Amino acid sequence: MRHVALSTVRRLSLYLQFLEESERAGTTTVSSRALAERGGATPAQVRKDFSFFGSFGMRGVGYPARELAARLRDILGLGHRYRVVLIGAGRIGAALAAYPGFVERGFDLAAVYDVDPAKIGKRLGEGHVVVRDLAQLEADLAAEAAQIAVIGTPAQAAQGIAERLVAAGVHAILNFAPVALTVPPGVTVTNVNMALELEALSFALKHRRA
Amino acid sequence: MRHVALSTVRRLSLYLQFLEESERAGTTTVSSRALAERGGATPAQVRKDFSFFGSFGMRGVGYPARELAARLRDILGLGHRYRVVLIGAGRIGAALAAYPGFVERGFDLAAVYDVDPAKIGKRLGEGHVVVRDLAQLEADLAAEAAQIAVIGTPAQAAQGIAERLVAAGVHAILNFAPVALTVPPGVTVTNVNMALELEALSFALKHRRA
DNA sequence: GAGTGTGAAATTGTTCACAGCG
DNA sequence: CGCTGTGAACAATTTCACACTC
Repeated sequence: MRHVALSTVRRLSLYLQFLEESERAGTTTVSSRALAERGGATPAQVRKDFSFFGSFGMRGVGYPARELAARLRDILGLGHRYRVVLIGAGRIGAALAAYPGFVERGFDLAAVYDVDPAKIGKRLGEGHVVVRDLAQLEADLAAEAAQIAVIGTPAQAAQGIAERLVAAGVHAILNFAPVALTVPPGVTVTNVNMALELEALSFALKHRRA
Repeated sequence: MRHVALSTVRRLSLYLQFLEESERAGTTTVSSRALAERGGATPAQVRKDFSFFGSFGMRGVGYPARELAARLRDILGLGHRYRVVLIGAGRIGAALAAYPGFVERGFDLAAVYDVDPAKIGKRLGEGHVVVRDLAQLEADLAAEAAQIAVIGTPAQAAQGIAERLVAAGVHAILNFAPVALTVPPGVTVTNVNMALELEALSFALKHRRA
């Protein structure tokens, strides 16, 4: 398997979401055309995306929905559950903890941390996870590792938190703070930045033609 | 101004977030190197990004923080406030309505819609916006236009909602539903898909080397 | 015939390297 | 002298076109 672009991985995830719906609807075979429509791609791009990992279609027919979905789940590493820790028991954290798709797709919120004494010891949102003192982070991760961490703290705290997480053995970070985190090779950071998305829309509106 | 890549626009937004912090800290001049560090780019890329819009630096010195920020706000179309409508008074909607950065950056939540009679007439989250019947959407938009719509509905409803919004004159959609929406040219859609982000991290963990 | 699989071409985006200016 | 501005070189990604197989 040679190097695969991030954009390809993101499309695979969309194809999988579509396949799971198709399966529920009873569809057994899908074409690259149908997948493209849903994934915002072209048929050729769909086939190219799959070709990085092998060939699982039937010429003249299409792809077997069930097998393709299983193959994509395997490629995306969704074969098991992940332990996720959340840093920052604010709005983002509460929304995430309440998000059902999170646990549905194999991501279990193992612990939540904050520095605010008013929050520590309380439950997060309507969930059942109790907020812990951030000081416990290292000890907790040493006792029971987490594969993924979510940073939902203010921007100025984010880099420091990231460093502590990396030192404690976390290799994947979902970052909601509006900073580009600096991490060593082998650690992956994915950013979600709502202000940025809105500003991209604002730009599009301002420079719209047609 | 020739065509500008979306990736450039997104970086401009990050640079702006950094500049606003620098201004608060009293910094008057910033270099492409400092901006690059924060924006996850290289100094050359920062300069290139700006070059699409003109040249506002001082050779040998750097960029005047205050003026550059003003210029970026102008480029991004942040000179005025936007009226935003939200479709779907669920978790995503509540989180968004409560997000302070939203209103801080010029985006005013004008109305929220849902089809659930149990939600209509109630306030959204702890906010002061009352949930309206989705049937009112067209009449409301005709009376008072909105520039941006946020779709926070289940996937199967999203495409239909998008079509109604476009027909009602909305040109920018922030889509939280896990579907690639089909819209006519001139309409911009930005997708936020949490499951996809998590799956991209899962992929990175599975195929990690080093 | 219909739709996949894939090198090769075209396009898009990033990095380089250096001229130009304060 | 330092740092910006930018065409040119390079790299990555997407699209094309067609051979291939069911």
